[in-house]
Amino acid sequence: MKTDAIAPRLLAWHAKAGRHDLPWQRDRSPYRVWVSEIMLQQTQVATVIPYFERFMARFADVRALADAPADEVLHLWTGLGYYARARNLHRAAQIIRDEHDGRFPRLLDTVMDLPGIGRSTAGAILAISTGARFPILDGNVKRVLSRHSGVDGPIDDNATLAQLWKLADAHTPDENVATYTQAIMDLGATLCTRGKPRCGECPIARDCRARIEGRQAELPAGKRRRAARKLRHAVMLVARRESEVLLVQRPATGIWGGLWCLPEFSDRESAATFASRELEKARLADAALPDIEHSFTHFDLVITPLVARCGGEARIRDGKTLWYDLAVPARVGLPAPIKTLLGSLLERNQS
DNA sequence: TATCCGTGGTC
DNA sequence: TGACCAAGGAT
Repeated sequence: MKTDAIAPRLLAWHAKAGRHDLPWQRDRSPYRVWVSEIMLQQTQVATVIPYFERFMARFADVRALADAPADEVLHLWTGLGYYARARNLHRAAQIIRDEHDGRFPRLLDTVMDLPGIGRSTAGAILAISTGARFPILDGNVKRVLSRHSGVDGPIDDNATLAQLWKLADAHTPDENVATYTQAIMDLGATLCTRGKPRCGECPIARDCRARIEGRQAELPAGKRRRAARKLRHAVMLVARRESEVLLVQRPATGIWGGLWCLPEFSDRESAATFASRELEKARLADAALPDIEHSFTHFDLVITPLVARCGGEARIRDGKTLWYDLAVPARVGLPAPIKTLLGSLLERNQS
């Protein structure tokens, strides 16, 4: 091993300053590591922890997940975002059950064939759970390596990524791969952060090109971003009996895919047309609800509940419908703002 | 290949 | 307070 290798220093640093108590580090079975890696995609550790605990309490192994209804998987994902991850996780569990005899595969290409798992996630799962020598290249590793080697191409550029994968592979040691993988991610998450990196505590600062040249703030080079759009949708809160509201399942693709949402219309006028055709138009005098504003990266959503009472069934064309009982809520996937709205309705009902 | 997909935290 | 970001992958 070269004398300037970073792995020994990362391993020593990790032993005293790394994170060792995360829930998915207790039992590093491929299944648990897999679920954690999916949840952690584009999502911070502190956000993931309670979701991971609830998920494991309900789905202890691959078979329990594979046998569960998709609605229940999405229910446990409610509020975590990027819901395609949950749908892919569920499908992959069924593939493992049906085609791999319920055992998580050990070959990189086989793992990468599972939906929702790319090269980096596949490498992380196998490296952390089995110790096999596979490099990873997540956001933390990209930042650490681009700074350490002074890689200054745009971070989303193919040539830059190829360069970083080569570095990631070269730095991965032959032994202690699981700990090394955890160590380089911890370094990126806790010391080599995007803003104000703590180079004084960094074990590889002495040969870090970015630090030597004072370019920590420039690396890694940012990605191009597009302008945000502003969209508005009108939704309708349809209620019947004491505490039931109408939900419609969204298409499997697109935003909030497969989740249950309030009936949505392109504008307030078409929502009113729907109300007059299908429903009694009696607006609830005491049901004035605040508009819910929800911001995404690419657009702002303003939910303006137009409240209507319904005596019997209400049908939404081309959609599955569900009467959601606030008192005994169904275990289905809900978008975060809808979950918040239904929660406030439940409180109002109880008071 | 550029765009899409969520949410909560941070400054 | 609005812009930006965080353990990527699919299309």
